[in-house]
Amino acid sequence: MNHWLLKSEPDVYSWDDLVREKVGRWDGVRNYTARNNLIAMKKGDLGFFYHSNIGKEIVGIMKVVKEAYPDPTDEKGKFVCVNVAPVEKFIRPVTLAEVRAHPKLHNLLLLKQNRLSVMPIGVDEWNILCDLGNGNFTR
DNA sequence: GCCAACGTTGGC
DNA sequence: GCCAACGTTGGC
Repeated sequence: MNHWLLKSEPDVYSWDDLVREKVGRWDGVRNYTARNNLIAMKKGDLGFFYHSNIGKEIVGIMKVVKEAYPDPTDEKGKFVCVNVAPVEKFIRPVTLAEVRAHPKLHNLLLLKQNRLSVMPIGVDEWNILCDLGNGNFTR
């Protein structure tokens, strides 16, 4: 199983919106690197939900419930989307500042590739971030 | 609102 | 195929 991080501006589509919908369509991606990551997702993979711009924090964990298919919002038919469902909300969100300050998270693509909206997360980093989100600070 | 990073487009 | 110009994203 692979792990991911997906960004959304919460005033456009937030964690609460996903919870309300129960299953959300992760569409609107218009970047080839991000698209390739969407295509690589398998059903059951887990991903962090990151609020960009407003909040700048990881707010919860979701899972892939439908693998990549053509994005209906892309009239040119080049891009894809997946369906995701909420798994759990973090007890406390993990902020970008916190990620940046953590000695073991310096290689996260979140820091290195600012603008990438769909990215893979290594399992070690995944576990660290989950611990932080669940209020467990042991390292 | 500004700016840095970086992806995309188009001219050559 | 290169590169300048431009547009977009996202943090501050």
